[in-house]
Amino acid sequence: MVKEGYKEVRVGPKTKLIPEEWKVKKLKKVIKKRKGKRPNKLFDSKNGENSIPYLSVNYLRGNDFPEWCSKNDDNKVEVKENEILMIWDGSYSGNVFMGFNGALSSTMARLKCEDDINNQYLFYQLRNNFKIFQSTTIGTSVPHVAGKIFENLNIPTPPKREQKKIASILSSVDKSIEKTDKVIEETKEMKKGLMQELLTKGIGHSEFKEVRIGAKRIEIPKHWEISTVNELTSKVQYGISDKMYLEGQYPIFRMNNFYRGYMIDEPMKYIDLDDTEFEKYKVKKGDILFNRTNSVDLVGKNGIFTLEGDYVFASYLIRLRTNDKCDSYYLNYYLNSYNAGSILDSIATRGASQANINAKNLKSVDVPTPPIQEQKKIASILSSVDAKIQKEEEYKVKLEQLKKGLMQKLLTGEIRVNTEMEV
DNA sequence: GATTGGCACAGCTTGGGATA
DNA sequence: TATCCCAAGCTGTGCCAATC
Repeated sequence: MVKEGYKEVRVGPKTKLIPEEWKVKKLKKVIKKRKGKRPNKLFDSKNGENSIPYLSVNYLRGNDFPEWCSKNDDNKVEVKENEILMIWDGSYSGNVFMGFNGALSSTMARLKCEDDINNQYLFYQLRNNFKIFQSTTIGTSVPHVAGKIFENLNIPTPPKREQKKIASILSSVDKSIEKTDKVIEETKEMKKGLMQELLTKGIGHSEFKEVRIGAKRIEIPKHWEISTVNELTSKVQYGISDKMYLEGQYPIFRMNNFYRGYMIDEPMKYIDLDDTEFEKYKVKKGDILFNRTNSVDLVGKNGIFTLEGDYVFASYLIRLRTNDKCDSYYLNYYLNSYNAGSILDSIATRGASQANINAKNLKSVDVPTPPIQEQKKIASILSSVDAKIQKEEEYKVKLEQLKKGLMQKLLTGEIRVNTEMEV
């Protein structure tokens, strides 16, 4: 029994209910698709007004700075801010983006809308159907969006005024998400500056002395000391060198459990241990775990353990447990700071495409050391900034959930919008 | 025998380019 | 112009020789 005023239509592998007066159009009837092409020449930096960014997958995903190409490059396929682009090949195939000006890479496609469909409405429809494209990709080594399935996808199409209103509502949630993102980024920047200030100048000092930390000379408060990691720790220990499994007795921390200076329990692997071994490698609250082997960029990452429950750690991590001279949060913040980062970078031994920092070298790293009470104050200030970042990140997750729910309901007409109101 | 330290290697991702 | 194979680079993991 179909709900009154609604009809059943097939969208990808599923049947959906949409309002009777909505039309259904095949994607190929409402867009013109053009695959990207690698420009003839790419540049590392912008060359005045004559350059446009090269939109690689990594750049779109926010993992990389853009390369640039000339506006006059014959090979480029250009996309404008109000056009939709879709990752066509590779692991992220099916993902869509809007709001970029630039030249497309060969693994992407530009989607231009015909007049009777609102491009932002179509963007949200494609985003809502991302899983269809992802689950229908073809190709043996590299997945691709399946062209036929893409072209023949049915798009529920309300009157244009309603499309515009739906796009406007979803876009306003997107703007709130962007605003929250900006607050998070600004708070992270503020934390960087605060760390630099507090970890070298301390709180309320007027007299300073010059000291050597690594290759640099810096000023620290007159009564602070310089200690090595060895002098501030009671335990520096390698983890377990055994195979891990998807299921098992104890969760084991690996190099992908670091997040913003903390250990997180996602994703986990597991290991079975007898009681003696477990006690030996059990992570305690306040323990700092340090990534000793990886690429040059990732070696030296560290995080403090603050979770409840029983965890152990892998052989490519080193555990640091502070003694009574040192607050573990303070040491963790210091090891995550810019100054410590450059020291760790200088002591890392470079192998074939990998770098290592062994426990002996880690123990020799110098740490500016205030009295323990001041260490705790500094750590407390930085923790409060971390708490603000976490609060904003949680708010962002809520907004994303709200958007997901609205997309489901608005894009199928389950909730109708009032088109009499201004959009 | 236990611990440390380095790296080989598997698996994954990206982008270039050959081919249809 | 689209598809998809392949090489290169990167990341994560487990192994094993060296050292204690």
